[in-house]
Amino acid sequence: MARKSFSEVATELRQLIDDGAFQRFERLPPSRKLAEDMGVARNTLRDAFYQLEKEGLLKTRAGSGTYVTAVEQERVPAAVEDATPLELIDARFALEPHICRLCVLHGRREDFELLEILCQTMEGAVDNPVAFAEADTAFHRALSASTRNNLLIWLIGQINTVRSLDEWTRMRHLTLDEQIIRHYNAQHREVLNALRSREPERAAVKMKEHLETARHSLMRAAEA
Amino acid sequence: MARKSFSEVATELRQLIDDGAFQRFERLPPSRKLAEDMGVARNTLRDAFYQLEKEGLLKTRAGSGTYVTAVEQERVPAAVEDATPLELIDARFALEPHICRLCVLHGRREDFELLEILCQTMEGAVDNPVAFAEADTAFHRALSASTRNNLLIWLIGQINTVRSLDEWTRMRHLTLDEQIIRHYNAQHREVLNALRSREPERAAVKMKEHLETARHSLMRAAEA
DNA sequence: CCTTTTTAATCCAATAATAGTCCAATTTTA
DNA sequence: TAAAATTGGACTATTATTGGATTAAAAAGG
Repeated sequence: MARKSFSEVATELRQLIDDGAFQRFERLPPSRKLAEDMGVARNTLRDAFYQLEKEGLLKTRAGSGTYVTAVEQERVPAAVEDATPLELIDARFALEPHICRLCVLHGRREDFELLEILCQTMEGAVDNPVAFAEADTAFHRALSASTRNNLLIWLIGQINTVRSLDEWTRMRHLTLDEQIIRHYNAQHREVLNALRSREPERAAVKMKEHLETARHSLMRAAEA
Repeated sequence: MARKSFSEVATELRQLIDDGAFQRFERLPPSRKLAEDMGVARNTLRDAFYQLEKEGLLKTRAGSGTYVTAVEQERVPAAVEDATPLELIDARFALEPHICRLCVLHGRREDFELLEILCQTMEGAVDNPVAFAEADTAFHRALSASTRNNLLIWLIGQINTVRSLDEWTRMRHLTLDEQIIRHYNAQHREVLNALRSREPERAAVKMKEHLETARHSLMRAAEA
């Protein structure tokens, strides 16, 4: 095997297409020129073409040229890292109400004790937005942990790694005046009460109300 | 024993492969270069190769190179990989009803056309469990795509990579008789109808009913 | 000192990439 | 419409690289 293997060339081309150097439906340079540009024999380039054609990225037409037919799926991290605050809150809208239901089913005494402590911490931080936000995050994390569903816990954890979360919490801090914090605290308390009295649907509804409030204050912050 | 024994070299290589320095199906550097890099004679490296080949980690092809054939690589934490089918369906219970609501909000004409095609495909596959399961997966995937929420799309994608999914689909195939498929088809149709008439809550309810049915047939299969 | 293992230096066989040529399909030009 | 130019496709012989194998020397260990 000499200088550059056809699979290396294929990887290189995949990268170029992924980076947008060649757009969809665009015709690539003639194989002779492209082979020269890539410092590789035309045969090798053809093997790489054949590989990418199998993968459905390219389509070559004799006499005409080789065309890009598809663009690789975006990398996994990018989709998540670049999630907007609105996408993020929609995801929480999907997950957290049902997490409340599961908490009623699987939550243990120590879970409710932890949630109670966090609730009290938040109630004692009406004039300290930073401390409140910290306890708030812990509250929602403890909620997911109480389901004993490792998959859900992991999903919530992934959501919390989203880069835009920084932006989101920053925005939240802007909106976190004493009035809003008292409002949130009342909602957290309602959720916890519903969980304690083992009413899954009421807990879910209260969580939805809470998230709706959060969404509104977020959008108000976005406008400003 | 001289400087570095072949078994030490083998251990070193095993570690490199485990750490992902060499990916699966990747070709290792030429034995001459690799031997030099590891500060060892080519003979010794070859003995290490032979050892790892016996273990099934490597495959050498004369004239071509030495390739990684297997790798114990855990992309996600074990807790997630080992998620049980029940945890999995609970996660879907959390996500999919809300995805229905978002589909009503953000779904486009082409989304509903795709869902319609997939519905018809499933309806034409009442006597073909394999084809049905394939279209079923595509249906739920298309549903998540219609939300235009990249974070949710990614979360659903992650759920679909869970290893236990194999076990789950295998179980499903066991339960997929013609009667169940007809039942699922009716439920899919109800969901699609609710989505089309822009009724988010009804769509969510119908999806919950569908997942409840799936959970029941799954648990019945688990008992057997 | 003797055995074992690693090293070192070759040569060989297998495989892959290269270079060159001609052909067929398509597009462009006259 | 027909000719010319351009493009990818196919094939061959050549060259370079890679692993395989053998041998003898050096090093390590008992």
